[in-house]
Amino acid sequence: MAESRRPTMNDVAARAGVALKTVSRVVNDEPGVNAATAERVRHAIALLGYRRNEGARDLRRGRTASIGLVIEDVADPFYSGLSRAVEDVALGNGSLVFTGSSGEDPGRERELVLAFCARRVDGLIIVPAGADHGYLAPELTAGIRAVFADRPAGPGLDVDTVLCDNAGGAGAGTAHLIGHGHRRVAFLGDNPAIFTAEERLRGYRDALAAAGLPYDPALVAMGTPEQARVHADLTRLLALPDPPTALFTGNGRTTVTALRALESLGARPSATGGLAIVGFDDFELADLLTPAVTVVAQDPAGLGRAAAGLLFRRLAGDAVPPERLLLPTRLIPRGSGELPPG
Amino acid sequence: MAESRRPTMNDVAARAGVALKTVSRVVNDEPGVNAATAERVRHAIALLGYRRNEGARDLRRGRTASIGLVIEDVADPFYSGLSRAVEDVALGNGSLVFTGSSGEDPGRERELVLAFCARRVDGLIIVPAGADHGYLAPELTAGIRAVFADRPAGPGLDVDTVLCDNAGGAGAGTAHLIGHGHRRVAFLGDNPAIFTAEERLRGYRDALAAAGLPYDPALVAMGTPEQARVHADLTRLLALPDPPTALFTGNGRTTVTALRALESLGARPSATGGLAIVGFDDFELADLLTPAVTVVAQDPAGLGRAAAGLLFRRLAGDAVPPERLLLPTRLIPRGSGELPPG
DNA sequence: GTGAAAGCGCTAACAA
DNA sequence: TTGTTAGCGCTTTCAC
Repeated sequence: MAESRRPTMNDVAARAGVALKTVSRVVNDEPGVNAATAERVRHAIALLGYRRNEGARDLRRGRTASIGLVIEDVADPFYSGLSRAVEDVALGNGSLVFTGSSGEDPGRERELVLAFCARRVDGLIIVPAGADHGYLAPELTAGIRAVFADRPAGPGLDVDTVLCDNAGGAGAGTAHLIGHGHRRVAFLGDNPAIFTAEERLRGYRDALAAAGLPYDPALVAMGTPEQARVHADLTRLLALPDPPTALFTGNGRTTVTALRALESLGARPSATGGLAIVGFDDFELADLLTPAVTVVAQDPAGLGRAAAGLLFRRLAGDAVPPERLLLPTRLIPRGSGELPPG
Repeated sequence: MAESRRPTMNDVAARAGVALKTVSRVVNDEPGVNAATAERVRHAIALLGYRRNEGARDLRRGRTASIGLVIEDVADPFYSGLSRAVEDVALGNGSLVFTGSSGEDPGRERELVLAFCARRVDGLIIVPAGADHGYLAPELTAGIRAVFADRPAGPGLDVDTVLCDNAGGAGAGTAHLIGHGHRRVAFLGDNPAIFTAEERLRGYRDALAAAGLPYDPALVAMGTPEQARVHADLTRLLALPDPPTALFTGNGRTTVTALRALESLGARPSATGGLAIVGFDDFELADLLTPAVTVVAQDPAGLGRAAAGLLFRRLAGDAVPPERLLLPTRLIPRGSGELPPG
């Protein structure tokens, strides 16, 4: 692997016996180049294995044809679905995408976003981990476009935002359980510091209120979806003097963790009894479990497409005021949410 | 959002009343700057909201501190796990990562790789979709490092490679079924054009041979893991005069698709009978199905870490001959693979 | 300890 | 139709 310097436009120009600018014209398909000359240039390009240096081009033009995507974790199916959609839209717009996982750490979110800005991405799609995005303001002023997805930006930042109807979806799921006769519906949510967790809790409370049911804090448990914590919370819930007959879980990871915990507690929903369950977020194999798991499905790819669509509209020069899109959810009854109260 | 030009080092220099080069020294923590001067510069930087333009820096230095990752599909849990590991290693090495999904399309793989090269990434991690990588040779010569992951590079390319022990794993899974008394073990694999699919089929055949069992082509079905195709193949297999009592599935997607098809065929493995199953690749919820699904697990994150580790060793200047790592698989018995022949 | 000048590879603006 | 010149924002080299 002999390290030879990469050919530049200058090298191509010398080889073809033309001026630098002529090569540039050919490379960029600019009109006004004699066919024969262009052919000579193309021949030299092929001969030398020349490939335009996008970095140099970007520097001169002030645009990089790249965007940055900051999510919580690519390894999470929700975000990987979103990522793929963003990627596809970006590629369709001639843009490449830097991806970074914040791991729900505001510091790392900031670090990633600023690193992308330092690389002068044209735009950003951010699923924020933190609540304060003051650090972004100078970048926005400098012309970098940003779209927030799944969760809104912190105060003082007026940017395009695409959210799911978290409260509406959680409300629909809770109402579904109530509609099947449940009066004691527990809510197992994610860390309440997370916007979506808060919103879903709100939807749960709204549904209870709409049905004339009391809100019982003893039936609510919020926290990160770790096996141990979920196990402890469910143990407590089931030991209540007046235990829940149904459970609403606040996101995909929590649902799966809860099913695993219920399994070990011998309280997994079954055709013959156990807790009824509705989970926020659809997940692969939900349909193959016994009973199949009823969910309130979001559309991660739709979220990514919407966010990327908004971003590229901005980049194309659209100057309407910042938008806030709210994507609908969809309740998918599969069995676990239609079990009657024990 | 008033569009103001971004401040440059020159602006900072003017503001601080020093020369451009002094700002550069401060920004880069170079020694030999008077403390008071440095403070003045830092003050100006904060005041103007200056952030170094990495693109300009890269152009001058000839390194971009970024790498490109080309996988089949970020939305697939196997590749998203790999991605996350690559990301983490990259960030730990001060590098950002461009991610692109080829969708198993050699043309798109090439397009992505070359786009990354045009952006002058320092290195590439590629899960190849195509079999010919001649297009990469000039880039390697030009100094871009590449590591192939999960599948090897096409002929003529001598690069670092990290693979899973596909044949060994498939052999172990097949032998496991044979060990539980099965004599008619079907193999449901992915498109045979894919390296891993071929290798796993080889492992299956080796295990049969080692057990003194005949290889029966009627028991083998290879193709993309689409529901309709898998359904048709399984229908055919089950209708055989001497049908299989066990099934080995060649990857995660195929396993899930097969389970779904068997469900609709009324032949899903159960505690009371049905086909025994071992699947290549672990997947979430495999443990919660009834019966739980026995798998030959790969370690996607380990694959990503190994590939990225190799890449950054190269970028750090390591010049040993190209390596070929083979990562082990792990059989996880959960129930479906221990069912006796019907 | 500080700075002036050159140049990374390209495009924009303007000749010829 | 073609070429020349300047300069994007930075680092490198060398001078003071």
